[in-house]
Amino acid sequence: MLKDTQAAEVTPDRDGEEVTLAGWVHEIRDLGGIKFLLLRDRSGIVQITCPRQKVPEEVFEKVPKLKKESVIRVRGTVQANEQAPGGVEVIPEELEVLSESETHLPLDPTGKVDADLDTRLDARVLDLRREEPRAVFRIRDVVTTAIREFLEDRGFIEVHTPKIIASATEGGTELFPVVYFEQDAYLAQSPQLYKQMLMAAGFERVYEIGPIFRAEEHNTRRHLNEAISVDIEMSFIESEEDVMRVLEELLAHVFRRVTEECEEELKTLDVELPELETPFERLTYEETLDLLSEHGVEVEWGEDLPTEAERKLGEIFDEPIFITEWPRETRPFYTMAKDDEVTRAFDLMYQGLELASGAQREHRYEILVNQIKEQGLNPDDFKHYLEAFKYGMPPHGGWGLGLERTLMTITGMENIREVTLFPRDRKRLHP
RNA sequence: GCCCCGGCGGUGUAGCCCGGUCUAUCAUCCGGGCCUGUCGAGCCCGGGACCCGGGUUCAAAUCCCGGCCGGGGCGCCA
Repeated sequence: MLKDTQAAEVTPDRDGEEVTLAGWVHEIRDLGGIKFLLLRDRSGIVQITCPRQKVPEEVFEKVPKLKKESVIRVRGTVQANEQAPGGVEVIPEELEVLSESETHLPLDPTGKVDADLDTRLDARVLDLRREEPRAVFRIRDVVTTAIREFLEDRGFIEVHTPKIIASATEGGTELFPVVYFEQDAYLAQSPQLYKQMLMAAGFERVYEIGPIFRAEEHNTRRHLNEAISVDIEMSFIESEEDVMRVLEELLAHVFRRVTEECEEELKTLDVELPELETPFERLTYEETLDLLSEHGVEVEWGEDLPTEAERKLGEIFDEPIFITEWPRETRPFYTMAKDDEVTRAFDLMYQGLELASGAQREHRYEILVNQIKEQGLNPDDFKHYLEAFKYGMPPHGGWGLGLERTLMTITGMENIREVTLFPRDRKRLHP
């Protein structure tokens, strides 16, 4: 390796040790006879101090000529010093430029001058060198790790379903067409039908953390055309309650893990995570409409909740809530009906955002075929899916949780693009 | 797709309402100089911009029209 020590590993107790560091030139402060160079790597920032008397002349001359954000490598000696930030600095013996940066950076990675989100996304690589975006993506990593940890513990196995699918769809959202040899194909809007097929395959508990693609021309701060969905599907449930419990416990676990492991990152973002208390409050769709009405928001029975209603719920409840018993007309064909009017479907709402939705699914072949017809779809288009229901399909259910939206609630980011490395929206396809 | 607001150096901005005095403000930045303890270093000198097209006018960063782009809201979104 080109280095043996990370910036954050340079601590006062290593006084006198020789270290080799490598990273980016964060800042240079040239005071004439003494020059300070801040070296940044993934772990943090360390000060390289160059007093004229103590460093080789060649190194001393090189420092003021360094460009900000160039990649350098420094060999030197650790020196505990109360005058230095963190009480420690490195006196260099050798300094090598591995890659020189151009001047006039598209934005300021030290964060002294703000940049608009659009400017930041255009120069995302430079933007990701900043502290806040790094905190966001370290949290994102802890979140997905915590999700895997939680689900694996409960016997779920991770699966990967196809992202290129044939023309037959669940209806609803628009799909992106792709060129697939001589056939019509689309990018998958959800792993729904495949994870159900895996229930028929006898896997009983599966999860997938993968991309979903939606060709809607939406233009909001909480929608992306490519997003990551955390999906589970689970067999032998008695009712949707069984999968709702997995969801609430999972979310509480994720919040706990982030609180434990991301103290620094949360501080950087200036957020404090609540401890989520389970079980979450449950309201039926009908109760929700009544409650909204009391708060001056009228929604007609059978309608999905408009944005205003979602936000109002976010104001009324501090904690996540489940909305259950959605009307049949608001839900897709594979949802199990509870009676003539409502289904066994639920949504998870938090901070005015729909984080997840799920349901017990219809596992009975005849009823399922009828529901496909009722929604104006053609059962022939679902031949391979329906096959799965003919040879023994357990009662089952599951949900899909939007990873980015979950991250918005954790990091406090108000634009979903902030929690996505390279977001894809109506206008943005680069970088 | 609709509504509101906006687009000025590399970045973030002041100026626009009420056209001229704008050879356009401030910070950061970039280049040069001074400085041996900076930590948003300081000081001195220099550099760099009015989104595009059309119109009104003696005169447009400023007013009008169109386009493109962006922000927010809404719609759309199993």
